[in-house]
Amino acid sequence: MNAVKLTSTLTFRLGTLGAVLTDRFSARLAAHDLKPKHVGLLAVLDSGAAASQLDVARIMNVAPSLVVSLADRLEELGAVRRERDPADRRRQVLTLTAEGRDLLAACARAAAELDAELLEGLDQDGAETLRATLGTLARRTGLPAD
Amino acid sequence: MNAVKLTSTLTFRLGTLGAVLTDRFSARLAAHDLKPKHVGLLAVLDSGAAASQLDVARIMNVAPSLVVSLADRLEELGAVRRERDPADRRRQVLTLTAEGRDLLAACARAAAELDAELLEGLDQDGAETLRATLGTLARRTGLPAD
DNA sequence: CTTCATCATTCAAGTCCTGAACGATTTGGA
DNA sequence: TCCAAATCGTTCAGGACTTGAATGATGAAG
Repeated sequence: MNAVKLTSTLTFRLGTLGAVLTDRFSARLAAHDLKPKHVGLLAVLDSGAAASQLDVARIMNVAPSLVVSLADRLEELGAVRRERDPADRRRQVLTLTAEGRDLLAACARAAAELDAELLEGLDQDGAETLRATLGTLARRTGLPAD
Repeated sequence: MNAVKLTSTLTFRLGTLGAVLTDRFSARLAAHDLKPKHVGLLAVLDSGAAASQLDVARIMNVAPSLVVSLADRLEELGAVRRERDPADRRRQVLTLTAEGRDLLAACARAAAELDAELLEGLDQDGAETLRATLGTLARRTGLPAD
């Protein structure tokens, strides 16, 4: 019958693991009063893939209205600048400020520390393979991956 | 400076990928009127690791009160049986029924289908390595992994 | 047998997110 | 040129999900 064990499916494992890691990341971010999605938004801007808030919403897979509140908070922190696009005054163009770049770097460092903690004891080779494979999957899933 | 790119950290990648996959799984489960956590509970029972609701709560990393409502729903579906432990009448012992096992199997199959979709085009070897590595990480994280 | 801990349950509250409604702006025809 | 429809951002009410505190039942220790 080819019985499948739920816990060994990628769907389930990535889901549960992802939830735990997101929680940990969230805890680290508490110091900055940020949520993972705020940092995700910074990363989208840093990648240069986005311009308008709607672009960001599509890339992040969230409702446009959520981007509004995320951007509100980040603007308040001075991490992003919000300007009307002169060519189309309906669009709000978000750009990363120097502070925003620093903030993103700090958060990326925090994530890297969590990575190290997670991978402790794992062989270096396996870690690199994992990173690469996940990158491929992220791309195939339409997620920002580099 | 060793600048770290956020999107290439496992923390971020596993987090975002996990969220997407959980959404997809959730969509599949809608047919059964179940959420991923319901299925997670079934899996915990199937593993034989748990007995009381509190055990389940600890394993799943959720509040005991949440287990109550999850179990309510599953009992209503006839997927689990709920009995007071004769040796300690405070404890509610959850056990999988035959229907519960079938339901879990169906959900595991759905997850496996999503896996196939996700891995389409990926080399078989990489997929198996990925599965194994994630299993290791799950174990190191205190998550149910076989 | 009294006191304290443990387990399940209920319930109110908090967080996070979405979708509908609105105003401002742009676009594509009549 | 002018108007109808589409697009973008924003606000806001509501829904889904989860937790923590309060309660009652049961058990354990002295």
